[in-house]
Amino acid sequence: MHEKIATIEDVARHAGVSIATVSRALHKPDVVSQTTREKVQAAIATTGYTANVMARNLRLNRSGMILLLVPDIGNPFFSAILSGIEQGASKAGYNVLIGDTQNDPDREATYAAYLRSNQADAMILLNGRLPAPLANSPANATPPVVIACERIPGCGLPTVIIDNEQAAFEATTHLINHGHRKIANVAGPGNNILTVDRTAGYRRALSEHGIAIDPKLTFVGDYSIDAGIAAGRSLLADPKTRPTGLFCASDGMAIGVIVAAKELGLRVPEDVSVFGFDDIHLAAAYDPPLTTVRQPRRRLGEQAIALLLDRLDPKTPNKTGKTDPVIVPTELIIRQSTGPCPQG
Amino acid sequence: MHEKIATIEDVARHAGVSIATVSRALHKPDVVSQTTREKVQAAIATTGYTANVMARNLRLNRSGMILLLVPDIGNPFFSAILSGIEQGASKAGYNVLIGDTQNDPDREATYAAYLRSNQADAMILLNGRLPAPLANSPANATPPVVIACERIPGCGLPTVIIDNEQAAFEATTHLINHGHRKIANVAGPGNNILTVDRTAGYRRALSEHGIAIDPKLTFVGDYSIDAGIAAGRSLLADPKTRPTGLFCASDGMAIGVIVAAKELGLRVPEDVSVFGFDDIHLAAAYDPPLTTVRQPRRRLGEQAIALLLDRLDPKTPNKTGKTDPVIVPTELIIRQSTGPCPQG
DNA sequence: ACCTTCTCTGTAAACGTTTTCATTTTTCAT
DNA sequence: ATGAAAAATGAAAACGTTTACAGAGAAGGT
Repeated sequence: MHEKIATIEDVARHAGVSIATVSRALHKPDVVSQTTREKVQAAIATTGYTANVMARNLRLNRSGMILLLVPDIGNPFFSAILSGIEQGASKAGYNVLIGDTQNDPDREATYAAYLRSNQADAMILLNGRLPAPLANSPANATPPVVIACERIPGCGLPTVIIDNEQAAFEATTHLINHGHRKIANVAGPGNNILTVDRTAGYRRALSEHGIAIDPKLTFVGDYSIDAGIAAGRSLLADPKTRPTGLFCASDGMAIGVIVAAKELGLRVPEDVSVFGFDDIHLAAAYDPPLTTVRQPRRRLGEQAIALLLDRLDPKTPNKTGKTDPVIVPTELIIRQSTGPCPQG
Repeated sequence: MHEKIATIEDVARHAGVSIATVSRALHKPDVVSQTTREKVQAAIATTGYTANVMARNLRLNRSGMILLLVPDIGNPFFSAILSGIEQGASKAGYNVLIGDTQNDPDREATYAAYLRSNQADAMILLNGRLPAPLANSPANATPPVVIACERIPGCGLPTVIIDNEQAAFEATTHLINHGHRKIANVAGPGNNILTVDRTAGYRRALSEHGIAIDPKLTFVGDYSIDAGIAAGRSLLADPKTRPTGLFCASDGMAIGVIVAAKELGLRVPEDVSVFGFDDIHLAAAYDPPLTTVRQPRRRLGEQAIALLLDRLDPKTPNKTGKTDPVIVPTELIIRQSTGPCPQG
């Protein structure tokens, strides 16, 4: 028994005009006369008309949706990015549809099909992998897709990232400048492009200062606190081989390392220095406050949506030309989890 | 120069049948003969056809979208809830459209209009306020909306919440049972229903143990770390009036309180006990690990979407009958930020 | 052989818009 | 007053589906 919803035809009848006129009164008001415009307004008011977006979109062959593919929407890391995207999209009259892929290629493919089936006008990828249907598409076709966070080498799509290599380089260099020589790398999963880039930066810093790379000082984690705890226990247990500084690929792992260090009776930063990555919300309130690399996550989202809207805008048809990735700057946030290398 | 996308008509032509048959082959395969079904399948394969969801939805008068109204999608608190909702919705063939209202009534109203304009089939409200168009709707009409997290008294809509009063009662009682008598309430914003309920539970615990309520021991914050720091500085500075236990309405504020306590040279829990609320991801890794009330956030989302899907399911037309709110259970997580009341 | 029933398929209407094109009305210079 | 140009409007097609209805064969019982 749903109350019947008013259509454009009802409005037309009330106003005593044709539906074409109603449509025009709404979308090109300047082309319809003052008086009829008012009649239409009145009719809309009395009928409580709201345009059926579905019909409108069918006619216009658009959806007004931007599909956001995220590996895990439950991960708070993405919420700030999401927020930046949502705001920009909403300002431009787009809605954001979230696709939680859970790293499942099937789900990625399903969502990517939304582009073809007109359920979405464009897509933003946060998950570091090209969905199968996209990867197979002809090379010259450039779908309205932008990549954020995790670059996809060689895909030629617009991308916005931070310079992971450089950030890792700077963080590691900071430790070196404070006298540390035995510096561990608490890394992310090995197949991850972030890991590749950050580890490269870590190594470059060591190399440039003539420090040999000790493979035993690398721990492969998964960004989680638990991984950090495991890393700390494994790397810090033996006083003989113990590093004095640890560069961690996430604040979560850095916190885990600190937990493990405290377990072992080590003080941070007096005995070991711990460098994080991300600058999560709680980093400043941790004990000790975390030295870390700030990722401007909201900014990342804003840039991604800006890039996409630019590609979507018919007025700027620079759809060709592989653009260089947009790099949003990171910042070293020096707090109290790092300090000078202890003597001896 | 977008490659033309195949429509159902192309498929029909390739298969040498009518479009009606193609449609039937897809949606009621049993009513079409074996041979033609295979022809259609083949035609779909060669054309690469994907149904235009927009057209389909227009015809069926549905959108397949569930609108999720969130006050701030950038707040990680919501990400786990969101994840639960997304999963349930996706399993039932719905998509989730997020509406970040930023607590702006205009934006709320705009999004709520999506229901009328067929852009969304249903809505989940996490923002504790009924959008204006809904509030004004006739009482008998029950739109497909469910409330989660923050109940809206008297709105009669299906709701899923935790029992904030009881949880606060239990937390406060825990402090009392450990000998604390001067217990502060670090509360949320005053107009918030969560604050009302939690403060009620806090007061009931004190009353039931014959402890007078000291208005000076209440601090009104906004759930943030900074508010917690301010609360700690204000409540803990004076040794004469200092409470020995603090019940905080969020883990963020609890952490802030601990930061302030450490500033003042106080030890947690030896000098002051701090009770949090939420059990955020980092609570266990904080120093000291946070005693807190665990909110099953993902569960909250799952229940909300389940409730909604039930209302949406035509097979269960129990749309009438104001149901009682679904209460998902909380759990006291006792860690090390609370302890016995210090002597003296 | 014929009627009935059943299975399968096609025709066409409908969903609610936007927009092209043609037509009507108005304006305004002559 | 007349005609031309300009402004405003309406009729109808189109967007890509689903589905009610009807029609065509095929099967089967008499």
